[in-house]
Order: sequence, then C-alpha cells, then structure tokens
Amino acid sequence: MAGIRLNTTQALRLWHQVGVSLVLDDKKDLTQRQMAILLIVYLEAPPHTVRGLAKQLDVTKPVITRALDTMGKMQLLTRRRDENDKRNVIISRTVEGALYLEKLADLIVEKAGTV
Amino acid sequence: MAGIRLNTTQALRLWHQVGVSLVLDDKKDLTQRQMAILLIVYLEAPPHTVRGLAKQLDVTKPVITRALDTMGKMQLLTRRRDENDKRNVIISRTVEGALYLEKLADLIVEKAGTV
DNA sequence: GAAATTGATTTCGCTTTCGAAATGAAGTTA
DNA sequence: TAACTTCATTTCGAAAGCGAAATCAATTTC
Repeated sequence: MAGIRLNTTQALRLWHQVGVSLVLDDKKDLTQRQMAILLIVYLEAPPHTVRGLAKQLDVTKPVITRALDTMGKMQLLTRRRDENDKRNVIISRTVEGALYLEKLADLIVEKAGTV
Repeated sequence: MAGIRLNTTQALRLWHQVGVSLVLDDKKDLTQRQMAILLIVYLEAPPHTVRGLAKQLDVTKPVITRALDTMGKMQLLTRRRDENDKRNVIISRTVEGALYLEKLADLIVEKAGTV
C-alpha cells in the first residue's frame, strides 16, 4: 500500500489533461457531485442508500435523489426498493456504468503516462 | 518524460478520493468545464482568449464568457482588453487562482499517496 | 393500534447553465 | 469610407441544479 508518488506539477497536469479530454469527449457531462456518487457506488462496499450517500457527501437527500434520476436515465446505475426495509432504496451498479468508469480509468492511466 | 505509472484500479480510487474531498471541502464547486478552463489558463502558455478557449474545448463562446463571469467573481482569474487588438479579451491568472490550484494539487498528491 | 420516527421523493421558488441567435464594438478589405 | 469580417457579450427560452419544506409510505415506539 505504498501509493502513487507524484509532485504537484504532475498532479495539476494530470487533472488538466483528463479534464480537457472529458470536456471534449464525454457525452455524459456529470457534475462533480454526480461523479462522486457514481464512484462511491462502484468502489465502496454495498449497500448504498440515499441517506448514506447524502451523509457521506454532506449534501441533502434531494441532491442524491436528483442525481440518481439523472444517472438512472443514463443507465449508469439503478435503484430498487430494499425488501427487508421498504423505506430504503438500494442503489446498485449497471453494466453501462461499469463500462463508463472503465473508460474513465483508461483515460486517466493514459494521461498519467504523459505528465 | 517517463510519466506516472498507475493501474486502472488506482486511477479510479484516486478520482474517487479526490472527488469526495472536493464535494466535502470545496466551496467553489466548479463545473467540469470551468475547471478545464482554469487549468488551461494556468498551465498552458498565454495569451488566452475567449475564442481560443472555446475552440480548444469545442464549446460555444458564451460558455467561456459565462465561465469567466463566474470565476471572475470568485477572483480565480481576470480579464482585460487586448490593447493591440481591442476586440480580444485576454484572460490571466490571479493570486487567488494560483492558491486555489495549489491546494487542489496538494489534495491530489495526498490522495495519490493512499491509493 | 395510535403516535412518533425514519427514508425517499416531490414541490416550491430561485439560480445557473445551456445553445442559438442577435447585438455591439473593433479591425480589415475593397 | 462603406461593406465585410472578427471577437466578445447579451438576450432568449429551455433545461437542470439548488436548499428548504412538505408529503407519503414504512417502520418503530409507547
């Protein structure tokens, strides 16, 4: 668990290159909050709920509901009712969403190689 | 020009950690486009104009004008008229903007160390 | 089982952004 | 100097986001 070693110049160059590429190529145009939600759902252990995401990101629940509406339409993730406690909504991954993040990861790796 | 070597998992973890931190801590809440513009202005060789930025990011000029309005209010950059050709507007850096990106860079470096 | 609590969504009014088109100012061409 | 071009901004109607508060359904508490 040594981590990646980079300096501040490399960090900004990486953000710069990936950022410009996303603006140029990415149809989805997610907000920062939406992207954060997506990555939590894909990288952190389930289950994920509206309340849990709102708490982790310190935003209101409607922010999460709206983001799920938007990213749900894009097929990046899905929701279903929790059968054990029907007040809860469980957010989960989709194939589309996994592919989207795979492409994002490839882009980051590619740009990292150039900074 | 060796570049940074990381794998796709590390790339997504890095984006995840930085993204969550930005949602939690960053008052500015820039859009992807605004962030891309800011990084271009700070990392690429001047002069920067509305037209040039619009072309590089393949967006309309009003997108740039609006982003400059917003980030100008935040003091992240400034514009002034080009005295040689008064149709042009030259976008340049500010101390505030440099500090903002320094902190962003520090955050990225810190999170990179943990992925 | 009635009342209170919890979780998600909807509604409200507001702000910000969007692209397309119109405008205005400055420079260039004929 | 009159017409055209160029650059940035403003205006337009539409779309999407925001937080606060209200709503609705499910669960827990008393």
